[in-house]
Amino acid sequence: MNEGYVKKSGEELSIDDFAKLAELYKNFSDPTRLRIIIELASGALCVQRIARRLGMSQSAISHQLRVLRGARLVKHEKEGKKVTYSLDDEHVEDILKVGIEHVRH
Amino acid sequence: MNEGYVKKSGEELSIDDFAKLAELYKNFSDPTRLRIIIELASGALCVQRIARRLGMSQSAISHQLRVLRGARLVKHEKEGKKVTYSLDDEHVEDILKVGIEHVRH
DNA sequence: TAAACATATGAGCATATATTCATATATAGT
DNA sequence: ACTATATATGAATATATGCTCATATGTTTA
Repeated sequence: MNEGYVKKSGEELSIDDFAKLAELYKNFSDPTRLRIIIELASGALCVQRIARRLGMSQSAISHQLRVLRGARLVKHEKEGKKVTYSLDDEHVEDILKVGIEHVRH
Repeated sequence: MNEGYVKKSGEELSIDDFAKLAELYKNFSDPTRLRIIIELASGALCVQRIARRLGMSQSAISHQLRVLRGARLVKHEKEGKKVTYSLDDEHVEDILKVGIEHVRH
């Protein structure tokens, strides 16, 4: 049995760390946000384009992008009347990779 | 920019896959469940022991273990009146590792 | 058998979440 | 200036979630 990789790799996690960690995973715990992230993994997209690809309302997507923005998982850039979103965290894809492998068995 | 690791590594994810993936991450989106998992990463524990370590009620822990059981992330074994829980998924620690690194910067 | 201990679970409640709808703001084109 | 387009956001609502409390079930010990 593992002797605890958490302690091995540094200090213990504080209660606050657990809250932050949970907060991080919460971003991936909704299908819509996941789909947005996966779309952005292939390249930057503007809001309506994401909405169209996902077959969802502009508002719903905008609300979720706000969440992802708050978590600093995506960044945005204004280009005229459009706002282009892209991934803004090197770890995002690493985190997803393991999960996707898991789902695929 | 990445050309899409999702497509690279196999077929596309279906809507159902996204639901499953979200469901997987949901398990890690709560501090209590995260703490339980981290505790179990160091070895098997019975319910009350987890409860005492986390300073939470037996009921609260039992409810969360039920969730983790449903997700097949933990397994349980009855030993007399105690029930011992342990991790039951090779991917669990891999998923957590990336997240923990992220939280630690 | 009775009492103590360990766990599981249903009901209830407070809070969080995801979406829709309406609307505000800003930019571009006519 | 007017209209169309793109995005953001507050309010409302329906649903999900996490915990407590009470209690049921099962096991060990006196």
